Amino acid sequence: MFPPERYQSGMSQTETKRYHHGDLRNALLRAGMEIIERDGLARLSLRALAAAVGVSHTAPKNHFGSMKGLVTAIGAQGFRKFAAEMRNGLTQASTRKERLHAATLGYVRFAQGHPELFKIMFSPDHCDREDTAFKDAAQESYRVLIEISEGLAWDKSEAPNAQKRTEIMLWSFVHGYATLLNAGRIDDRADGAPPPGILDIMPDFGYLDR
Amino acid sequence: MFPPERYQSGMSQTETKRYHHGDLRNALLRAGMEIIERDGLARLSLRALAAAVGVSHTAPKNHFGSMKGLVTAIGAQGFRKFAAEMRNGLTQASTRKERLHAATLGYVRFAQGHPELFKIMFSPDHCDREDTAFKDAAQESYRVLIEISEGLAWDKSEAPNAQKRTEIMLWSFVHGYATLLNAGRIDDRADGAPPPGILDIMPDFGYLDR
DNA sequence: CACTGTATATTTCCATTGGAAAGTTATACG
DNA sequence: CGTATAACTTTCCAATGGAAATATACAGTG
Repeated sequence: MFPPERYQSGMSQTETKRYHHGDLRNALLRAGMEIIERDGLARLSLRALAAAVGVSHTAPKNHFGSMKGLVTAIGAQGFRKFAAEMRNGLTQASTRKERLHAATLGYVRFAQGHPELFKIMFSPDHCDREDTAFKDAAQESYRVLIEISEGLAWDKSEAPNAQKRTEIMLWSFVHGYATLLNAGRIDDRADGAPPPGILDIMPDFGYLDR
Repeated sequence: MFPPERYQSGMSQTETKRYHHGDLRNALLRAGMEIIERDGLARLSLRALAAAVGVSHTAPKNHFGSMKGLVTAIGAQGFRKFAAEMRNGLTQASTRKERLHAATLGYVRFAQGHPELFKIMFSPDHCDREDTAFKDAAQESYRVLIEISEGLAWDKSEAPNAQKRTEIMLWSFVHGYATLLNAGRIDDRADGAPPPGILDIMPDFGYLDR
């Protein structure tokens, strides 16, 4: 952070400290996200966070209730970034296959670029899945998956939930790859060769022409 | 636990407490596993664990070094059970397809039956992946995956790592499914219908006749 | 403007936790 | 028998999340 410890937005450095922060909720979210992305969730404490923003360690409770509430809010932000990352590049893709590949690469790219955040987002231990904002943000991401798999012809059966099966099949595959990669379970095969990229092992989903 | 709190194996109840436990390492492993499976990792504390076994809260340090060392040892045990679960039923399978399905079902069954343990086993935050015993146990599980995917003809290319691609493809798929299922991400689709089983969405891997 | 309720933030206090350090007891081995 | 070492205990500490009571700012309302 640029101005040292107890600086607060809108407060000149000579000016005496304000009682009200003014934008504490957002400041906590930003600082919390920063700590998580840089040092990992294990290093995030309410006290360190509060200190970074210049408030007492119980101040976050007003806005987030508890540690879990804070992390849930950060996780929700994560899901919004996640959806954006997947949608990014989707516009330039013209064919269904290109769109599938773009979204898939976005999924993995986000997971690798934000490993701690990614982990938190999918961990019910850390995020409250009943939280409305969180649910909405997660749904926003899931919608991308739905849109992508709508064009796929992988499951040709007539059963009513064929579409759903396709979604879960695709999701399982991509999510598993990203998770194993982040857990260091893929790249440490003995031969030292680089691990296959996700497109190298993508199952053939087939594409509807319509 | 049957005999109350401070009982130690081989100690009659009237007898005064022994200084040396005798089999502390295994007792801690068993009690730790029990707590994790029943109450989750979050509820496991060195103090509670030590109390359950009847020793001081610093006693575990002699055998495991730290909390992470203890959890790593439990994770290793998990991987051994995991391999056994996958191999179980494998013997009765005659065809390659049956073997694939049996192992896959074993993977998911273990994950669902031991959600906390499964989570820990694949979390570098909780298990030390450099630990020798842990690595060996994990490898034991991975070997099952290798054996299974050796019979698959999914990746027909001649490239030298085609076999490896098949393994990772299969692993990603199964692991993703199990992970998402345990995270409650699959079964809570709106329509209330039961989620597809893993065999319902298994990609077609094809089988070598040899 | 004064008054008051409510949101925001602080201070103080507490139980719990993992671990470090030093001391105690048993065991193994010469 | 005696001594090194392994196995445990006791004591101490800093860090953490949170509860409770208090202080400060602010937004309406009369």
